[in-house]
Amino acid sequence: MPKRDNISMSVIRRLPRYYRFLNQLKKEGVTRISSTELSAKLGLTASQIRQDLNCFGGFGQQGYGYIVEQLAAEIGRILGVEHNYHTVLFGAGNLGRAIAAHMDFEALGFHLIGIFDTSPQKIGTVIHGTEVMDTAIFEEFCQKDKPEMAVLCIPRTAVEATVDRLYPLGVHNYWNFSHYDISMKYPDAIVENVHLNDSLLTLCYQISNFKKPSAGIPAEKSKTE
Amino acid sequence: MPKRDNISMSVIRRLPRYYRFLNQLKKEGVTRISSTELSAKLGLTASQIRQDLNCFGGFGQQGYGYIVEQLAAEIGRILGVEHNYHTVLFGAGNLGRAIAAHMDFEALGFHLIGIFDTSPQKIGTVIHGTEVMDTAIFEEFCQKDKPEMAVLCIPRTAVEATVDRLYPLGVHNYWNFSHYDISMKYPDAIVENVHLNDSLLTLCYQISNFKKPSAGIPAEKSKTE
DNA sequence: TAGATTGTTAATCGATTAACAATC
DNA sequence: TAGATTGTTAATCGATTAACAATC
Repeated sequence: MPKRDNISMSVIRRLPRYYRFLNQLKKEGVTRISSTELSAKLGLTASQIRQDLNCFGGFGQQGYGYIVEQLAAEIGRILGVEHNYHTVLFGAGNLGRAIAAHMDFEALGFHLIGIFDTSPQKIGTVIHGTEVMDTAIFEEFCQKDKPEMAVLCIPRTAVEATVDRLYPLGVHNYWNFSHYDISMKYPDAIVENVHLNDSLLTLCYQISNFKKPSAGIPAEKSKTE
Repeated sequence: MPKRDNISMSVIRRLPRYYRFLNQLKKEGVTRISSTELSAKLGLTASQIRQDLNCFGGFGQQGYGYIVEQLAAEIGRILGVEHNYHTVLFGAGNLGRAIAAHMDFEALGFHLIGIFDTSPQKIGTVIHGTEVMDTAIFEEFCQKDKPEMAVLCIPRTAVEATVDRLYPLGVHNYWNFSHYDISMKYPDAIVENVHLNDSLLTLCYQISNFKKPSAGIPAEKSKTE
């Protein structure tokens, strides 16, 4: 059934929103929804929603609509939320600590198994139940537990050296909060960037030019419709 | 000269990247650059860069290219980095504290003048030089210093009530870290969303489906090229 | 069956790329 | 002047929307 092959990023970036909304509806006890009802709630066209969903299969029923619980489960499976990819976080500064404490990694397909930093003051502390370890022992750590993804909350200048070390150890997936462009040197790495500065500057532009934004980026994004 | 009128979000979201890169080049002492050189460094086409810049005016010189310092200054002006919009931050939790401490608001067109929270333990503390005040005194605070933008690091459930309060006080611009959709109720508000959950789920999809991302969101966002 | 709503194809719209004349 | 590179128009490509036949 899954026809997923050349799904465009535009479609992929809408999936988390669908997933979130459907889970919300499920929680509210809604069992059934049509693409038209969904479109009103999301501010998209019904056509686009049906088009998007049909990239992955026919989840609806003609004349009836979609079963909320079933559709949520399907999208969850498409996103891969059940994988619990073993994850490490580099950089226990303000941002790293906030991300470690704030994100519900478990619900989003990941499992945070370790935090790494170079600062002696931070090593040994515990953030939201996860220990901060010395970056120096990372190779050793990898032997007992193979991480697959790394959250990078380190300064721009430290990213290249860090990725040079992690990539050969099998960590090929990155959630990157710096502005260093990992894909340039490692084109096969899967990288999702969160560029907070760019997001803020985009807002500045919009304010300065009295312009309404339109749907955008994840970490990043806006709405007009 | 400025022809800016119906600039698409695709173009706007690339401006911060141009700005960052040009400032980097300036720091490295590069005085002159062609669209072709820029395109190689950014992983875009030269055509797109010229097309983008010409939305705002002709900043280059035929046969020569662009003067780095001048172009950086022009883009800075377009983005509005000199405005220093008075900004308040709501929510001094993990994320709010990290954002307050981590972001260089001054360099990005904003000036953080106050942090607000409801928790007595947080009120009175100082984060990165800015005082945490009781949300209850916000109206009073507005009288002495009119904030124009609010960073929202509060829970989803608290956003509607907060915006209902801020909007009538003249705060119409939001940098929103929650998943509450402000634009639905306030279509005239300028909102830039940072959806960390969506960003992480997008990464999960990409890992699960062995797919490379492509340019995205700022907060948004990812890169392939 | 009649009504509703999907899945899917076709039409439109917008964004990116290519080409080239203008000009430094 | 010759060479280079922009600004800009035209061509291509992709994403969104509209329409409708299939079908529950």
